[in-house]
Amino acid sequence: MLRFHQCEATTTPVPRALRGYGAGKKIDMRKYDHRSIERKWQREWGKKKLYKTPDKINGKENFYLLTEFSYPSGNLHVGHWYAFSVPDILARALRMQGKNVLYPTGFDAFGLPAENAAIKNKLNPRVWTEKNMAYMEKQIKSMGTSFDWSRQVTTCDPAYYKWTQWQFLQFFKKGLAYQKETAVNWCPKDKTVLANEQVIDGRCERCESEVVQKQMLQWNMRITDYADRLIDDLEGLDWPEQIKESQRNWIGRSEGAEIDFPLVLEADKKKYTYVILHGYTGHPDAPRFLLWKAELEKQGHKVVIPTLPNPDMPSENEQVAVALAAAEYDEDTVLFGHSLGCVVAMKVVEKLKKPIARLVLAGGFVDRDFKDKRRPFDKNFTWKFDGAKIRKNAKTIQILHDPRDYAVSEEQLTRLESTLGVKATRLDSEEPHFTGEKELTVLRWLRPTITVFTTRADTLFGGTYLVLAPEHPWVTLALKHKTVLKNNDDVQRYVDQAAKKTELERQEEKEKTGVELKGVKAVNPATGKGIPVWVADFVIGTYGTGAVFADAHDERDWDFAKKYNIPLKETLEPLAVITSGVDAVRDEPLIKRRAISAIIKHPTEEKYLGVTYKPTNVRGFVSGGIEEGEDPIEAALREIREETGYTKAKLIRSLGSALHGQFYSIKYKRNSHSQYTPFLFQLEDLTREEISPKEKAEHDMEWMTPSEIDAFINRGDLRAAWDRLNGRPYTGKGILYDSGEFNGLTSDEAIPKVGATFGRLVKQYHLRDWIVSRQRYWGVPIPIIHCPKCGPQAVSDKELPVKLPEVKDYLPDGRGKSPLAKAKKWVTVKCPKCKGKAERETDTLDTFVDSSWYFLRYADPKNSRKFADAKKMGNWMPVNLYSGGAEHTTMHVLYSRFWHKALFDLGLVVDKEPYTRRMNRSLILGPDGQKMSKSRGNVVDPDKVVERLGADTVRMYLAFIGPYNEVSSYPWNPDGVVGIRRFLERVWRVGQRPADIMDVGHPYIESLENTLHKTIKKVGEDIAALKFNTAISALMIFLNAVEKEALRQAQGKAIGKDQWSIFLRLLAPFAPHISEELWEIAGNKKSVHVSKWPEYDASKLRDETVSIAIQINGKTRGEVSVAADADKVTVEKAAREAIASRLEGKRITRTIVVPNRLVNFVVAE
RNA sequence: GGGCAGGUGGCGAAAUGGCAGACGCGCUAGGCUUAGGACCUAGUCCCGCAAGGGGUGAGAGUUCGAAUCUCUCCCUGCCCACCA
Repeated sequence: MLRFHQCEATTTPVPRALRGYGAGKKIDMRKYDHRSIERKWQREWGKKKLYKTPDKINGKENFYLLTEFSYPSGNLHVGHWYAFSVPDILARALRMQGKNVLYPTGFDAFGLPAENAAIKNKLNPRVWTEKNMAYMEKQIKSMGTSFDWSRQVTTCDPAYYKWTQWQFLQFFKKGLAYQKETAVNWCPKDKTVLANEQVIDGRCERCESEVVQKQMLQWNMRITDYADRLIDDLEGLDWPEQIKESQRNWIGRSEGAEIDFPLVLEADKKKYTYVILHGYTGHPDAPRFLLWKAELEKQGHKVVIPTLPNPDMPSENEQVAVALAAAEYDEDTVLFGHSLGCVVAMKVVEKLKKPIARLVLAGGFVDRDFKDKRRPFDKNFTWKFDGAKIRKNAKTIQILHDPRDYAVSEEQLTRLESTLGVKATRLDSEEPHFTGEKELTVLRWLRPTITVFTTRADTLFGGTYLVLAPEHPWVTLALKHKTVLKNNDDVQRYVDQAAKKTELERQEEKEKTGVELKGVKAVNPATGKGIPVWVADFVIGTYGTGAVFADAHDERDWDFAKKYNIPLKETLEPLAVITSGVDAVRDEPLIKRRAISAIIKHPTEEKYLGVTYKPTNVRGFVSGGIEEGEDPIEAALREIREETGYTKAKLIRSLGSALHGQFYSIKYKRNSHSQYTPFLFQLEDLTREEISPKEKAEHDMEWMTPSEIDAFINRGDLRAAWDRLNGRPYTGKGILYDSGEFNGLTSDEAIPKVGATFGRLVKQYHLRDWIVSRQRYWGVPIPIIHCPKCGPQAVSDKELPVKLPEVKDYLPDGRGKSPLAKAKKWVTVKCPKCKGKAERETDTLDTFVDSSWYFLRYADPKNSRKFADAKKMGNWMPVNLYSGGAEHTTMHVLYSRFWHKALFDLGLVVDKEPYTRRMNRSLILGPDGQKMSKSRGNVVDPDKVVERLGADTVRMYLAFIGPYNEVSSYPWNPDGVVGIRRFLERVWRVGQRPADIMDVGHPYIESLENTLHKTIKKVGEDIAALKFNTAISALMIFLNAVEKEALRQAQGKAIGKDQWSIFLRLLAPFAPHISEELWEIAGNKKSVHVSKWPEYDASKLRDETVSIAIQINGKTRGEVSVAADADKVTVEKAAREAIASRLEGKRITRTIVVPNRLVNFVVAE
């Protein structure tokens, strides 16, 4: 409180609230003693279990109102009040309106802060968490919310996380959860994994050493498989468009094309013999082999695919013999193995006398303890490979691995890698194990081919160079070879440099850098021309394919090319389609017209002539049509003369290819497609002749500096001419030229066509798979057992939950594993499959997993046989309204939607989407308008305010502060909250005089009816629309009217008994305690909260007279009172009389009468 | 650089094509009162004594009429960011 004084004193005087209701002063409790009232009713409601929500009530509709549950940080802040007490208004109102409302809460109780506190204070995080939960539960209850606490859900409760684990295992069994090498933040000093929030400016928050990225095997959820559905299913949801848009952007689907650019190596132009070895049950005629064969032969290579003997029990030794006999095997041979063919291929290479050019292995493995147990193996085969010999006999070795491969596990791959001493290239193929019939991924690696991703395939013909990310696998491969690149050392240096840079440095660098790969050319598949290949770190390895083609219609590519003198080729003529304004394109055929556009330079100054075409407000340069028989230059000179009068214009140069504009021509009254030829002229002198009056009326012109021109031009086609003059690229859409058969198409037409012709149309997502592994103690243990033989195995259902083990301390183990690894006894288990020695997974799950399904548990919180009974979920799901913080729009909401869809696919839930309606809540700022934070000293402690002013006041103030369904941020105003307190005190005062409350029949009680029924209507509608602020203002207006009447009648008897009863019921959702007390004082036995919501009487809404605004030419010039719903003639007459003096001598050309609102006289001057 | 949201009194805001600033805070004056920071009454967008005129970030447009719809620009906040 003291801190308030300090920060407020500088700007405003001491707030009145601090004087009136602030620290140190007593509130007159005789008036309205919120403390005893609130204590009394909270106890009473608890005793009567008023808010226990049955699964179903006959004749009542269920409504599920969900708010995000809280993290037990230890203390409630104003944000919690805002999140829970304001939606409580809706919950209470809906109940009174006859709905069975589920309004639950719980705790998202796992997470990092508990673990940090545990390390600091050397106590079990559970102890810390449970203490916090107990305290916060008490605090939440002090809000007077109608939460059904019997349904409370706590994520760190084993009875809850048993089902988190169970669901995870269902996804694991379906292949939705998988392990993958992923980079994590690693502190080399503390030897621990850091959360993003523990990394501050690239350094560890504890020891400040520089954080590095470390590859670790982590559990991932395949959320990207759901990307399309997560976008497409947004369609049917009743969510604000803005939230949907955020989710779409987060997923970031871009539709584009993958295009292959074959590489031509100067060092390597010869033709090869490819020997392809198929796998078990494979055959040379399998579609993929035929496809690969055809493609390779097309490129001039020889292809041999021997039929390997493939009986039920394949004899690897026989297969090796057949393979060896099938070809020459010399330095021109590329040997390719697929699946079991890899094993054969390795044996073949082992036995060779001469080295071959390349060995490529796809889906390979090295021992018979192979994941696919159905596979029989020849007992006589030696599962030993001489890695050194193989390396010697193959100049290059490539291992291609598909991370989704269900047959070849990561463990198998690791062994293969170590046997051959070669790191695998991980390719996301279209089907696991490279078995897809359309699988071209592999072929790309058989021949060096760079695949690029582009959303602008329309510029492919202008693709004059290729840029690869420094981490692009082909670059790595080429560097390893040393002989491929002529400037190998330069490239190596650049790549090393880029790898050292942190993300931050790469971001900060403005100037783009790169190195050309000498000795390599790529072939542009559209033009067939060889183009240079560069490596540059502005291309990101993890997005798209890590490679792009560059052209003249991209700013970045343009800048890069200018810097390094790489040739560019423009292939788009700019096109501007006018879609708004008077000259917007209309829905009728476009008439083509040839025209010119002339930029005119001043004879002596560095100025250009800006021209405004007044009828459409188009600002640009002199422009006009080319007439029959005219050539463009003649036309330009004529237009200059006609529009500007200048006669001494000299052509400096033409400004390149045509520009296009599509718009509606006001002059010719038709849709026009103008094709402008742009020119630059300079005046020799300012000699001018007379301009026709018509031209003069239509055009304004002015000499302007280049920067003024920049700001002046307001149309794309004319701006393109200006940009060309200034040597800037055109990056918009256009019309193709020099693009073969696609010439004349617009960009939008060409993008899919060019993409499909030279590549494949694909979708790319910005969204990455969801990494759920955490190297932390305080989380859900991942219920997996790692067996060295069988790989990762699910813990059996009856072993669930896998409870968190007790450990001595909660510090990381120093090897990158979570503290769970310290519980040695707990870690060591038997493999559920082979019963051999195995180890438990020691990572825990991301807490976003816990919160991905908690709302399902509320429907059936105590179930020990299922995560929730289907029928009980059916009572409530999908959630009718989910209110939460805007910061969860993307992460939590998206993750839980994904989780729900995954459950749906398993038949475990019946809805495709969990939340029918989602709304984001605003932020409550400190009194200084800044985010509340301890360091700023502007934290408002709700407990203190509640103690002083009462829960009802705080709830109602928060509801009053602004609309709830719009995202904004509101400062907590210590003065403002007093207004609500005063309102409740006035309510209290009126309610203290039950004897004065009169019965209907008295004239001024009657006169109040109209206001009352308007209030019923407005409060009901505003609550439904979540506009609690205006609902409260309606209640205030009503109370003001009551008091005004009381004063006027000078008796204090201003409200009827029934009216008071209605008012209390309207107030009840907002201020549940005081209305309950007054309700009791008024003689009611049952709780106001189970009473029926009042209905308004439409006949009482009518006003007898209405005040009508009188306008002249749309400006308010008076008002007149007329009978409600009076006819137009009467109203007009009354209005005319009322402002007769002002209308005198004026001619009324038109009169608009809007019933019950206004009369507008349109007057001629 | 991109996406989204927004810009109305001294402050939170209301009005979503029809009387701009409802309601609340603050402020001013008066009353009540021993006194008051409680309470009550009146006032409170700007210029002007008034009559009147102007006013919703700036400019333009559509309309009888625009805070509200359209366009251009400026500014603020949030999220993402060398995303091809």
